Amino acid sequence: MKTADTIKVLSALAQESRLAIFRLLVEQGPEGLPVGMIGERLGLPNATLSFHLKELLHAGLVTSRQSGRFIYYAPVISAIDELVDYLTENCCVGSGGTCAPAPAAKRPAAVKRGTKA
Amino acid sequence: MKTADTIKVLSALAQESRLAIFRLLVEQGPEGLPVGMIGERLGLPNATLSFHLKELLHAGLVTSRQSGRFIYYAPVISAIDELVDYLTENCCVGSGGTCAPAPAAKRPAAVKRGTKA
DNA sequence: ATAACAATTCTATCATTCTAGAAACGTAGA
DNA sequence: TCTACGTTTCTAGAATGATAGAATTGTTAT
Repeated sequence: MKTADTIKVLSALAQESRLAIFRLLVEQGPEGLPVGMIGERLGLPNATLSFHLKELLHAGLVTSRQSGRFIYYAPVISAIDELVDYLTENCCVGSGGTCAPAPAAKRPAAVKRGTKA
Repeated sequence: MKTADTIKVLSALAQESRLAIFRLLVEQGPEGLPVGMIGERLGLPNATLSFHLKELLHAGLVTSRQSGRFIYYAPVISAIDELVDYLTENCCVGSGGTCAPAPAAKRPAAVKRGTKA
């Protein structure tokens, strides 16, 4: 994952409402939730909600699909996976740093455990 | 790690200059670097640099210590560690999500591998 | 087509963040 | 103490982000 993309993802998550939206969607599982339900659960007016969903969409953290009259938003778990990879690779080791999942050699970079498969 | 703190850390890292500063510090190791050197390496005027360092400091991502005329800033790796933990616990699993380091039961929450020791 | 509902864009307003010059502060050597 | 050097605070302007009402677009059923 490139640094520029990482910043997009970090920015998207660095906001109370958006982090709450994302966590709610993760909790709901891959099905996701329609916009109205998200707004109801979090108490957000639809204009505000739409604004934040667009941000999450642009950052690649969620996907949307139409189903009847509803538009379902679902989380993209692999985006978090990649963010964690970036942080582990760029912000932990480097010159003797000690972090997360035992750096084997320099980490095979994106073997992708789970997700996406 | 509480959600509010997580947002602080995410916000701090979600900015090009600050992410660059942090990565540079990680690369330099626990000794850190004096402000002037950081500014020189990244081409940032000192007022701007100070502003960003303060942000990183408030988010708990760096520490500072005076050494003679210089003030050294060093990375707090454990902050990343905790961020990764938060993301893994709150933004991955939940209802069948698939992510990072194989969730045993619900993850012993902060056993802290490496770092801080 | 019309009505009812879901969601997004338009628009304006308010708040925060970024940038950087200039001034002030702190530290150390002469 | 004076001077030099490193860093921070002050300040203000520009840019970006957040909020939400109102209007609009899209979807389905009648």
